[in-house]
Amino acid sequence: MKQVITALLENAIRSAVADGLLPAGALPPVEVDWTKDAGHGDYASNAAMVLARPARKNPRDIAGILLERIDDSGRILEKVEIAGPGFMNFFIREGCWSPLLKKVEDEGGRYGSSDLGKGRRIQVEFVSANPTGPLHIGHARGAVVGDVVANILAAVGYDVFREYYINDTGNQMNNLGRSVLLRYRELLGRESEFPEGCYKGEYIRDLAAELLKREGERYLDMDPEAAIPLLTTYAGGAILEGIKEDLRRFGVVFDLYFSERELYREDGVGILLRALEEKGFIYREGEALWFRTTAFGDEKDRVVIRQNGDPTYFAADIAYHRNKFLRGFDTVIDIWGADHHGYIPRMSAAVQALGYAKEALKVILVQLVNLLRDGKPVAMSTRSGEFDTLREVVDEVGKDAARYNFLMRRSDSHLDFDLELAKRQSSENPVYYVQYAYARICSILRMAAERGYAAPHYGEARLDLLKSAEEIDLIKAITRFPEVIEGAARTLEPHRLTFYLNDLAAVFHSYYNKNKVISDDGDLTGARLFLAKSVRTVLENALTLLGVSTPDKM
RNA sequence: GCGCCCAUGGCUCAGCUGGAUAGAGCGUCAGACUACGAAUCUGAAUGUCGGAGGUUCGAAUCCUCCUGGGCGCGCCA
Repeated sequence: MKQVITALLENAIRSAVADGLLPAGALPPVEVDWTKDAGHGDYASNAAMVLARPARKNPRDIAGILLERIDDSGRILEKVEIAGPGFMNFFIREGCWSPLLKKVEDEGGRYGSSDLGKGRRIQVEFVSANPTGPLHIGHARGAVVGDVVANILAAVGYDVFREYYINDTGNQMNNLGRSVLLRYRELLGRESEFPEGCYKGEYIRDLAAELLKREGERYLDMDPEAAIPLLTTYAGGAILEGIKEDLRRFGVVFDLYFSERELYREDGVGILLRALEEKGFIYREGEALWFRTTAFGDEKDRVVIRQNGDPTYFAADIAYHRNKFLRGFDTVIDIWGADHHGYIPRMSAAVQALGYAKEALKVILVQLVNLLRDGKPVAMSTRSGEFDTLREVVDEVGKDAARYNFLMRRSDSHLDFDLELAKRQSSENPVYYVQYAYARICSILRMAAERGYAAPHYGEARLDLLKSAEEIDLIKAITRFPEVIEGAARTLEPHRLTFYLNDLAAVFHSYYNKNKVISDDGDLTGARLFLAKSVRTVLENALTLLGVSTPDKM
């Protein structure tokens, strides 16, 4: 509908330009949006106001010119009003809404999707936590945001690839191996000091005990320098398997887990550095190699090879991003914890230095999560080993409530996650509000079937009977769905879907409380069943995008 | 010290990249089940959009400064 209005308006503008009433050449883009206030019609446009400056005319005069030139041959407009400083308010004829429901039936599970992405290849990299310990609640939010952004992009026609970067080399991994060794020795009666940086979680003890059971005491008297790499590989592998399993149970599945070790095996870092050097972005200062990121707006240059000859994490990460683009992705999206925001300029510089557009890399920052229980903070100290893991949270509150709660805020705003609230089956918990609407519709359709009514197909339903204000509102909400998905895709803001869902469910619940779907009037019942079924389709499609289940009973 | 993000009813947050009288939920108060599911609905109250300037037809939104919070500023990852 929005597109129809936009087309009418653009034709009117062309006509006015042709008649010399508006200047030719590039005009500012006009907007058509749905209104917040029914008194302003169904859609409103700011066209006259944005054209006022280039045309050097009064906005209300321009609105009048455009109004005369709107060719409503399809007879969809009840009226168009000029209001306020120069808004054009479009009132849609009552009977023009229900035909829009045909699309819902025709497209079914695909309703809301589009081909905006035109099959362009896009990669979403998310979670990417070091396999040094189980995922915690903070990773969970990033996991859901990444997963749902990927779903949304796929829905608008991108060819989406989900990837997890396993940062499985470096000091942190070394510390993991050392930690396991220390616990292992402890189990065999060798007390030892725990140096700074070592992991003290209970899971380390479990890994050590498992190792002892499987391989005996062979590491006890081995040279630690020889033993640690072996234990690192063992522990990292075991932890990664646990991470994969936790994510799977959370509904998050990756196309690829990409190992940093892989990069080094293929000399990815070496090749990268030579490539950058050829372009003149590498210089030596002291014993270290530096990358001139300031050439692209970073505040200082960055080291890529340290004095001791080891590449930095940054060097490997650039090589990884180069690898992504070489694999043919047009756009690469990284999802990071907000504490990494300072890293954006240098990564952006790296991408540009490699010859890719600045826009080819997009970073979504995800703020931290405050885990609460009944309003009181839950301690999450990694050092003491006391923290709520993703697994524990999902076991306690369930996948649906956890996922939905993570999407109720913009990604870059702090989120309080209250375990007791997430479990509560009440109006305080929006997941159930939406799922309840879905279950309720299923129940109505079951009840209708018992009484001998089947929901009709589009051609059979007397949709002209749907003309109450609530019914029109419901249809409008349904037709907004594709626009909401598009907006979420364009801005990479998955929370728009949860807000939309709450809205749609509210309109339906309100309608339900005022009107009986099933009555003695067969035609009216049929029309309302069709409407209810359309709502259900949208709820199902939207919840599926969020990775939240659609129970037909609750 | 420099940089980035945030500041919106009592609380938690939206606000569609500049639009009309700033919206939801929770909480509070008052109501609705002999009717398709009350995990629902209806109604009421609550705001100098942190402050001060500026940009223009028009600002919660953009610019500058100030106040107050979060984060970052390694040859760590």
